[in-house]
Amino acid sequence: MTAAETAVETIQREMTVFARRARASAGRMHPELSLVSYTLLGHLEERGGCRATDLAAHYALDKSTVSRQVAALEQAGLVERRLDPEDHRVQVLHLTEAGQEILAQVTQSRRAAFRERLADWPEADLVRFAAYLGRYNAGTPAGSADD
Amino acid sequence: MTAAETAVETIQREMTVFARRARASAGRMHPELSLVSYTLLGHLEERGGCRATDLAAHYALDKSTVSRQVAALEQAGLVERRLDPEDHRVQVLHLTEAGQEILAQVTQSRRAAFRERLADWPEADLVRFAAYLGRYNAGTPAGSADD
DNA sequence: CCGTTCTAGTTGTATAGTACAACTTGACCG
DNA sequence: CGGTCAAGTTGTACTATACAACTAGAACGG
Repeated sequence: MTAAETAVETIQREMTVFARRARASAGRMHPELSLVSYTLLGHLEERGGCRATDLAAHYALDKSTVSRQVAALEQAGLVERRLDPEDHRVQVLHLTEAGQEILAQVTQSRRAAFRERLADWPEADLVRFAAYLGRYNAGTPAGSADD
Repeated sequence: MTAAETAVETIQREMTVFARRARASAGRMHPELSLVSYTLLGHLEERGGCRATDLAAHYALDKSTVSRQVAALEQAGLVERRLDPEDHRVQVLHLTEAGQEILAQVTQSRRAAFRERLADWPEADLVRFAAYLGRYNAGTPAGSADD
């Protein structure tokens, strides 16, 4: 086996390990906001309002899944829905103030955790690792073999 | 923000993206074997037989979860349990022939998917990326901030 | 040697996240 | 208009998971 093949297998194995653990630990870290909710809130923050359908398409989730997630987030007071005056089928989703706060807080705690874990990495390695991850995910058309 | 801090944030974001997608796509790739089952089977293959408790500890899963997973795998004829003659509380788990076959087949298809996705990466990058992932996961004492 | 305590595993119950299918409401097009 | 398309919701089902209560077997200490 070539070095490249060995490397591919390692990547596969390590990504699998990582994937298996991710959600559970995210939940443990901040029980108030699941990984999905966090992601959706983050998206809303970035875009400053978007439709449920966009979220579904962007994250390769079923619209019913998004619908329920959004319902829960609204229930929790983290997002609000505004009826699009142009098209009454559409609800434009916005973060509430509480949503922004929680998002910031969770982002903060996640960032701290990552920082701690990566604390003893040389900067050059961090930069390269970040680039690799970006390249890896970019090669993934939201729904293929991304485990 | 320093370059290192930026890199840490990118790593965090990309890992999150990856984590969110992983399970679903694994399921799509080979519906016959979930990510968890695959991992457990792989472990069994590596060790050539181990106890359910070891699996639970190693993967930070509840013993009840492992118990049900194993039950399903046994039902499917992929593993078999042998009562430890030394200690009748213990069931030593072994892959069956069918289990080995399916495991090999899924490993094959997963490997192919990864290979394809990483096809245009230079070998040096693959090797470094693999090393980074290994280091990252190794820094994770099975239950901390590994998302 | 027997009772207490520990360990392995199972089972009951609950929850989250997810998908698919059926439906409702509103828009758009000819 | 009327048919078709798009956005969301709701019903239903399944998987992975955890926690708690339980059973069965082992081990240790008086």
